[in-house]
Amino acid sequence: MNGAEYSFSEIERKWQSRWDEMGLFNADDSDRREKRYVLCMYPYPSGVLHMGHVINYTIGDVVARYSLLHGFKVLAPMGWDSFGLPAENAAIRTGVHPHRFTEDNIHRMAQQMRRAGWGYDWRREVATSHPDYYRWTQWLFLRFLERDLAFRKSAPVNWCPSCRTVLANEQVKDGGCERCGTAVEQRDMEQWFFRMSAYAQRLLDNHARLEGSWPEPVLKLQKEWIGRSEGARVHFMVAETGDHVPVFTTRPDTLWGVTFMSIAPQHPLVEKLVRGTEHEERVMAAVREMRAASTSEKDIAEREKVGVFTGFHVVNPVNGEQVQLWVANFALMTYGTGAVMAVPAHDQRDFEFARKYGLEIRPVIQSDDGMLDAAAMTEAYVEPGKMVGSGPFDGRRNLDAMADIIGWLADNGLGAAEVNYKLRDWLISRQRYWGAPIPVVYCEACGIVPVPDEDLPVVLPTDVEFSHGAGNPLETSQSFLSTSCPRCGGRARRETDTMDTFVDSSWYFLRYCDPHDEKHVFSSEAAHRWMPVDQYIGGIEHATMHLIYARFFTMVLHDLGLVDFDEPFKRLFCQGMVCKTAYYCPTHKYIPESDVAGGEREGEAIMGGRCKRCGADVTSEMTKISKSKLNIVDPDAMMDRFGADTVRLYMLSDAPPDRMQIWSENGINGAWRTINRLWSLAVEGLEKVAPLGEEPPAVLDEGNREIRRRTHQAIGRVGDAIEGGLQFNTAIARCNELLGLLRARFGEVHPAVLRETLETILKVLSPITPHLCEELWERLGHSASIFTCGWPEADPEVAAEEEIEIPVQVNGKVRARLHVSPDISRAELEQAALNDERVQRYVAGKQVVKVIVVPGRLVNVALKG
RNA sequence: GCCUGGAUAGCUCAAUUGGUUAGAGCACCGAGCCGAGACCUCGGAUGUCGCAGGUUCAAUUCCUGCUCCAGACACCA
Repeated sequence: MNGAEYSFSEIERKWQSRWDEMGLFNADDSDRREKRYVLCMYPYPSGVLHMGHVINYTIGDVVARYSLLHGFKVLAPMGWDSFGLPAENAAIRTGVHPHRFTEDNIHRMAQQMRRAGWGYDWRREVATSHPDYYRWTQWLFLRFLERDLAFRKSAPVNWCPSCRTVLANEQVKDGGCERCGTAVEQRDMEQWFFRMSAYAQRLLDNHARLEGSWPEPVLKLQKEWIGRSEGARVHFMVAETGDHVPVFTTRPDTLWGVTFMSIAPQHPLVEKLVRGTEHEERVMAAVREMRAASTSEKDIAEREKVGVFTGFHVVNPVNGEQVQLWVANFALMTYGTGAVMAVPAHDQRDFEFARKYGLEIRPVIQSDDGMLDAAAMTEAYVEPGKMVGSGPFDGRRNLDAMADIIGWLADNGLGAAEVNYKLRDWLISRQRYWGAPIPVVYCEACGIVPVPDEDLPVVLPTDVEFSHGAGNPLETSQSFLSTSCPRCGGRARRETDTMDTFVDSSWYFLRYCDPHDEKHVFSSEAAHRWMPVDQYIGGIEHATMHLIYARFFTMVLHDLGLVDFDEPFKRLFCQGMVCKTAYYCPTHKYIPESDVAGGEREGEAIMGGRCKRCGADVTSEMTKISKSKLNIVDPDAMMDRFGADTVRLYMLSDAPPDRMQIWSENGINGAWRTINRLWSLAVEGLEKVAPLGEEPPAVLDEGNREIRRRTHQAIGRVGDAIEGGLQFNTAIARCNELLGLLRARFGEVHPAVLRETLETILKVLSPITPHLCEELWERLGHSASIFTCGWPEADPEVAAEEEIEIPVQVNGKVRARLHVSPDISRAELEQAALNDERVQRYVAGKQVVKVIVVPGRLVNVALKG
């Protein structure tokens, strides 16, 4: 059977415009059916679709179409995270204004998206860089400000002296600016923050409601990020001056083992203490060096512990002892109180520090295996044990005593129970042009004054200069900078900081519900109608950024009375990375596969090849598709060659979608063949198929009964595969099996059975390969779109097996097979097995000890001897 | 270092609550088609279910230990 090749380009275009015309993906507010909100994380409009988008948005489209087939009204919107650095960098490089650069990219990417067959309600498209969007971002900022959830404070930040802007931690590479390479400095600057730390406990508590619906690793990452820890605040005091130095500790049981104290280089007390003393020069020099070091997480982790003795001492409140006060680079001003009691015997950090600087190590928790000897210890002892040298608590088990110790501290006015979180307040200030301006002005008389709601949006000015190293372009706009105070009318200066783009993306899913509202950020009715998102789909890299910010925003909006829920995303799915073999030559670094000569193909990789340019041995690795590894695959080129349906099918057919996907030439070819096999079988079937509406007859031969049986089984199994965790690969495998059976039985298939089977395959496959299935559906005589015709119903009677084979084991070895009805009783099955002559041959003359009967499965006869 | 996944055919993955002969796609081999090749169609072979113990009539599946791989976190007191 060799039909004409499937000509995807016309057919895909045809159906894309057909779906547009019929408004298949238009989400209707007045629709009374039950809703499904299917959302994919919107992209930054880079102008080029990459494979990560392809898998993400294909999964979303399949879920949306599957929901349509199940009769839901579906909201599947798309938009643009269109503020951000790349547009501004392009402006500096090429002189093209960020607005134009962004609009061009949006246009180009939207074209690519349509072409992939992803269905969206484009009437609801939003772009965060449009004034009618960022107006409401600013409006929300003002609500945060009113509630004291937005505030200014001084904070240490990464500062690039060449670009004259702050950088996010992820924009710092190896201690330098990712753009110009200049060494990044740490500076204290006044910045805007959102008070996210106030929501730490709630963010944590709500996890209980997300369990089971969110990937477990995401919840775990968030939990670690929030980092709740329980302990006590303990009041230390500087011996020489009487200054109070509270500390936070999770180990009050080790208070009697404190031998020194570490304090953060940024701690204000340091300067206060040493000023004008003999220690000032020495201490402040060391402090300046510590402060100048990079604040990037990675650098901090790898940095050696260093410190300097301040010359001062603190009094340990539990025993009145005086211990040395040290400035240490690992003490963080942003956690706890900025000061740490040091217990080298029972904390690894303190242990290393004490060994380096020759400070005392004093064990106060004894292991059950014997006494700890401070001089012989090679690492801190952190296991539980018995308290010693600990005043009133001597002899107690440390873990059991913990609560009593905290109670004792409180009773004696030495401290109190305290809970701390790692989660910080969210720094939202950026000294950048291409972001939503923070809507406040600085008045010479009134100070910080919010821009009134009716004056929003604060629009980005156009009279700005973009040049490298000039800092924030907004500061070059006189029209923007100088304004009048809304309160007193006097001279005022506008805030030139813009908001982190994560602010924009913390509420975009709400704007989709009511995208054109000019009076409100969104109407409560619209939010109530569509929210929360039923299925959210995106990369796991957003686990602790976007997904925490969006949850925080939703909670605040709930508290403001704008929405009646406080979790935005009911179910979350994180797709896997798309990977491909990359090749590495010692002289030329990463090289494209086309530059690998010789070698042998082993699986996906060419092993033992040489570099075409220099002849050196080439190594290979399987890694995420990226420009820098020269292993990219261009989705557009693939769609040119194979069409959207083939690319979609391939992306979903190989591995479960939350795992790594491997891109290979063979794989995409295989998907293309599958598409063509289905096409040619269906086209051939058109000549034979029963007329529209004809049901299979009641009486059929065994061959046709089996086809029907497998068809009706496939409906359930495909549905289960998709509902039970978006296992598209197994759904596709079920379809392949059915297709294989139909092909093998094509000669004797009854025309009505053929119609039923073909239509079923098309239906269940249509979310994955929509164009192909629509076309064949139409050719089978249907006038309505396949997506409006409902999911097929499986008839349990047709799907039921008529006869099953039961193996009979004698002492664990299969000796016979019985063909029986699936609903045979246990006793009947046992009798049938024992009566079987082949079984009797083995049983003859021996004693039957036990007969294990598993209905529907097997019979095992255990013999003695 | 810690946590979470994973280890099944040459490759990527499946396999109801433990139960028959462990299945798909790709790759491979053979045949058909063809002037030949490619495409296509049909057919075929292939498994110490990571290792070692344990529980059981029965373990790829459950339990324990170990090995290897991947990813995330990593001075938070």
